[in-house]
Amino acid sequence: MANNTFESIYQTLKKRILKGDYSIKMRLPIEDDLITEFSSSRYAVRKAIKKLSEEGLVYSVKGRGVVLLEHTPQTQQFNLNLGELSGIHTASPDAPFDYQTDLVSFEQIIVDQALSQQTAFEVGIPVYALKRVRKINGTRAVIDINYFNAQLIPGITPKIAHDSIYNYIQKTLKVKIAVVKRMLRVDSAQSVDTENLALGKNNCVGNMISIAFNDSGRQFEYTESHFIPNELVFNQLIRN
Amino acid sequence: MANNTFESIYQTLKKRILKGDYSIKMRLPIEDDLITEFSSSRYAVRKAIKKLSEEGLVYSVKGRGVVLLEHTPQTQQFNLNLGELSGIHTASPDAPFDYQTDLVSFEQIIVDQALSQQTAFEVGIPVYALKRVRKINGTRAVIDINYFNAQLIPGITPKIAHDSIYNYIQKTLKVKIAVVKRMLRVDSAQSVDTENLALGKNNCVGNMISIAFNDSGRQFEYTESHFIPNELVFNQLIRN
DNA sequence: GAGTGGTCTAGACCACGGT
DNA sequence: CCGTGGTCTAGACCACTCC
Repeated sequence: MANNTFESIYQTLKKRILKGDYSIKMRLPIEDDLITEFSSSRYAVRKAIKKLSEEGLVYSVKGRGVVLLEHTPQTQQFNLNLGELSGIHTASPDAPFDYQTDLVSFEQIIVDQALSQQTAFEVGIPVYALKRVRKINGTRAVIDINYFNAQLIPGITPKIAHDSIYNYIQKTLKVKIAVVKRMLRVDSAQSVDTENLALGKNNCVGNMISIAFNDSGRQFEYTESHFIPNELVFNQLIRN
Repeated sequence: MANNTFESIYQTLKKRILKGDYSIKMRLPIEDDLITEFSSSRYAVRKAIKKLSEEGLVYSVKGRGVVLLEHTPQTQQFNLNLGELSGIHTASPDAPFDYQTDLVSFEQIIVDQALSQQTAFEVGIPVYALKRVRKINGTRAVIDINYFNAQLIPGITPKIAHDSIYNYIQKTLKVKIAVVKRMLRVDSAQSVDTENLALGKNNCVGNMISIAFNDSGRQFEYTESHFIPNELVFNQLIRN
């Protein structure tokens, strides 16, 4: 993991910050001191600080220095887990949760005008359309409504859909998932939700809409994940 | 705006991408060509490309080049509005929406154990606690439940709360809002929600929890924004 | 005015993708 | 193998903060 200079500086600094080594001054050492300490270039030091800043641990002020952001046990849960593609957590992040998939429907269809409007796929191309219910610790918590471009992601079968499509995409097809764009909404529950999810008295769902791109820039997926209230959390970070 | 070299390169490239100049090859020119064209250094060109990539327009592949991500009118709404601190949009982003604030409650209190657990403020410090309902086009769409550290943000009055606290913080107190960390959840509606929001038949709310930091790294705010379903959208971008 | 991070240049070598 | 982006160095000047 620490093959790169900047990565190893980043990790050293992060450990120290979390251990509290810099919390008296609420500052990182200045760049020149870090350059000396790590016997490296300004480029590497600055790249390490950039990464800490992207994670929400520090904030750089021109002319003053690199400031530590206050962090307490409560605010830890606001910090981003980078490198995690899903970006979705359970409300109790420590509990490693049990996970089970039910395939509700599976078909191959051609994109018509309405579906094109919804999914941004071109009219006329073939897509796999599937619905899967995710049980978390036995509770029907999420329904995934997927559309995969069948030209870019060929050969999906019910068995693959039941196991892991993302495994199939990456390991078998060797397709690189480069970028995922998302929108989050809260929607009133539709029949597909009330029929498949353990909503209890709740009549709304969270709706995470994702479109995913391969490393040639082509959109290969449109997915809506409808999830029950009170269970899932998303993180965001805004810097000025 | 285009004082910096990299910023002006970024804006030129962005315009060209959106105009479709590069869409035949689905690639950006290679770094060396951009260096020549803009008579600048590799640093500036790479920083411009980095910004395009952070915005979700392109994706760099080592050994291959910089790939354009497909974009259609539908996928435009997934692209990030950088530089917008609020990050919250109406479902129809173009319509400049009408906005009205009702101050529901206003008090100054001391943080106790329970509130500290919730807000991450230290026990014993004074905070302003307020609730405000936001009417969007006449609909009671959002209730903001704010706690401001009264030592860092002193002198809030009901009038300020009714007008704009963020104006007061930035313009009057000259406090720099450096970083905002957020969590998004869907919660079952509580009494504070049913009493103050136009929920209609819905019995859930979206809950955006924000903590904000000044440029000394101190947390000055904890806010929960509860909003009605079907009206608001959040964007996210994940890169590999 | 001294200290500090932000921008920029010129150059080198490495790692990966495709031929 | 060649072309490409990723990492890294050494150095310069600028813009901002704080005393």
